Amino acid sequence: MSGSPAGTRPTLEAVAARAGVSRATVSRVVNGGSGVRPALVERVRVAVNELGYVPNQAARTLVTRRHGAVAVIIAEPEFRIFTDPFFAQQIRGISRELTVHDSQLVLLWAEGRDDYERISRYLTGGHVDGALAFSVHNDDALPTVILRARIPAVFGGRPGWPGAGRQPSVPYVDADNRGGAREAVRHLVALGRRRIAHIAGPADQTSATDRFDGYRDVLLDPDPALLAQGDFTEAGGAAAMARLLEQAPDLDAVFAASDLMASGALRVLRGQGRRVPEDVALVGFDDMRSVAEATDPPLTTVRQDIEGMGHLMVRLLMRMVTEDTTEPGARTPGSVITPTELVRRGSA
Amino acid sequence: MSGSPAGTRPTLEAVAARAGVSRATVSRVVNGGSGVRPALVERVRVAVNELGYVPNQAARTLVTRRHGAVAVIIAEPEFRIFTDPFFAQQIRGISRELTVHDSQLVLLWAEGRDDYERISRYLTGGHVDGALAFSVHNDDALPTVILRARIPAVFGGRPGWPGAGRQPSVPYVDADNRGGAREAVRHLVALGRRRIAHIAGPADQTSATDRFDGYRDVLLDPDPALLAQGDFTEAGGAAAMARLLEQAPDLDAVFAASDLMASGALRVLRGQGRRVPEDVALVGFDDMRSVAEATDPPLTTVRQDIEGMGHLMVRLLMRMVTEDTTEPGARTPGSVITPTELVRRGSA
DNA sequence: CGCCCTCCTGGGAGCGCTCTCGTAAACTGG
DNA sequence: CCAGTTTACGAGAGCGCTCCCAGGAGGGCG
Repeated sequence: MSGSPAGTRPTLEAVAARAGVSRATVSRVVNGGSGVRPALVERVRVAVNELGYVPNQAARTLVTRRHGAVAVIIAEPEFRIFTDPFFAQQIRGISRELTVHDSQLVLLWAEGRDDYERISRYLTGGHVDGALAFSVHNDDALPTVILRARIPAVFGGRPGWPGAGRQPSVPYVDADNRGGAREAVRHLVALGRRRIAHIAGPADQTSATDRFDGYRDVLLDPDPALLAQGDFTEAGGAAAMARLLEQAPDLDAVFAASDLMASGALRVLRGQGRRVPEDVALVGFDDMRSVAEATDPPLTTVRQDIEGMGHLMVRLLMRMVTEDTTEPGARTPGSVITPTELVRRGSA
Repeated sequence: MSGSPAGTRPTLEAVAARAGVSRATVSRVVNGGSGVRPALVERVRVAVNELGYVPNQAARTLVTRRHGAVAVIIAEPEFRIFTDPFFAQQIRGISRELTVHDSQLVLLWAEGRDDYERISRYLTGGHVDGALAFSVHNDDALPTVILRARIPAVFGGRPGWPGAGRQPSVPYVDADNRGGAREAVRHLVALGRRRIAHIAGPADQTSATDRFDGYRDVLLDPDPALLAQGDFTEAGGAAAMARLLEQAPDLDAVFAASDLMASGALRVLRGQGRRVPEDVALVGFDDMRSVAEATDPPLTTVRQDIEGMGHLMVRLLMRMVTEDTTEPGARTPGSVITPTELVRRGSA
């Protein structure tokens, strides 16, 4: 860690001189050391350590055209998403998997349309090997922006597209929202419930509509009085529940599209003297621990492997990067739907 | 945006050829255009647009030794911090200010000692111009790791140091925890309260100890029965409050070192039939909106400009970067303490 | 009208690395 | 023991950019 004059970092050249070999050999050793005599490898290693040599990433990138970095784009008109445990967990999964691939996470935070311009430039400028993005609302321009940058990209959650039709095929990783919802509703049916209501999420988010679709897969043609819409928040869930109780006082079960909404619903149900699960069985979605386990009774809900989804996003992206899917004629890898799992607790 | 052969990005050379000038001139135009005849500037601009030229950051970095990127290091044994609105806000402030400085945010997430090794290598490897870090616990090795990397760095929150003594001077940005606490307690005194208890945060976090110090600044030699320690969580605050009520049933005010703890305390107070603020006045710290405004009564608390602190961290760092404080003899800029403000709501 | 000074512009070196290619050395087998 | 392989290593080009320096054009002044 010493030996280098203060201020200047040692270069390959310096290491080569010290080890009495050529630059090329040092480079080979530093990058895996295959095809170099063990004795030489050792000599180079020693020199590297003595000088405290660390490769200059910029020089490397210049010739390899690989950056060892991936952009994670947070489009976030609502600041909320960042404090959402769901999102944090996904980022953590991404971060962990990137470490495995020796890549860094460059966080791009978009707060408005102007930022999209900036981000587009950044992506095009060749700073990163690829991009990971989260699509929130259907009318969000982000997917388009990223696609235009012609850089490998993977989405978290199935992106919706502004305008109908022309849905470009972009790889994404999503939980099996629809299947999970089906399982949740089937569970309620198996419990003997007949009047199963649904508190849906915002209609412009695919996760919400997919869950709604799963509900309808099982219940086919549900009574409109059994439907209410929330906004994925606790308060929204409470309001929706209140509406439902008016529209359909005879309901005996509720499937809420998120745990947060379920907890709001639970609050209202108890407020109106309905026992859970005796009078009304309740199922949430997400298995957001801090919520689902904290309620009384704890929430039966649909678990998704959030961190695993983060891992998958990175693996998918890395495959695209190494296969260079920006080449004309290259086909992008398919998307991945991760399984969900019904977690039975006390509420249903 | 067209005109370049698919796959290859146009280089400076290509733009120069197109505009009929030299590489050097194009470079000058791209970097501000001073010292170039307006007519030429225009010609180059046109060529840049026609070719869709974007500078190659790696090549640039190689010669300028500037990366246009800053590492943000999250040391986080407890995952919690990421979901903490406090932290999210600070990151947002950082992100915004970095945009102003045309720099990117590289997120480094450390989950354990092994990661420190990785991070140390990364920082030393010359990938970023500087580092922003958050010190959480006093026994955290992160400050040491960063300091050893000899890279400009600014801390969020006054870092504590493992072991006593030898406190290296490292610039940080922190709220005036002590002053804010003083103000909070003085407010309670002004209200005529005489038995003012304190729920402190963890003793190994400077933000907690500083607030405690502020409390003692005003109350000088407080009755030990008026002191309890929490862990900055709601549950911890509740537990501490319960203890306080046993130790000192005659207390007439509580200053909690965080809003979350205050809300826990509030719950216990009401549970035991104490009216807030009539019987017991309560003041929190942080002005974490989602908590302080949601309680009943809303919390009187000490506000800190969290996002502003993020901005300041970046500005401080950028100054260090441009002045190259790693040069021997350079003095690091001083730290900044941002003011706090008492926000009066219903609880005191 | 010539000289000097200023202002622009281009040539060229060089940042630190990878990678191709050529050659020397080591090995194989008949 | 030598021709033919295989393997190990070094020389050198070049990635795309910035920046120093030299030189040319033009303007001001004696």
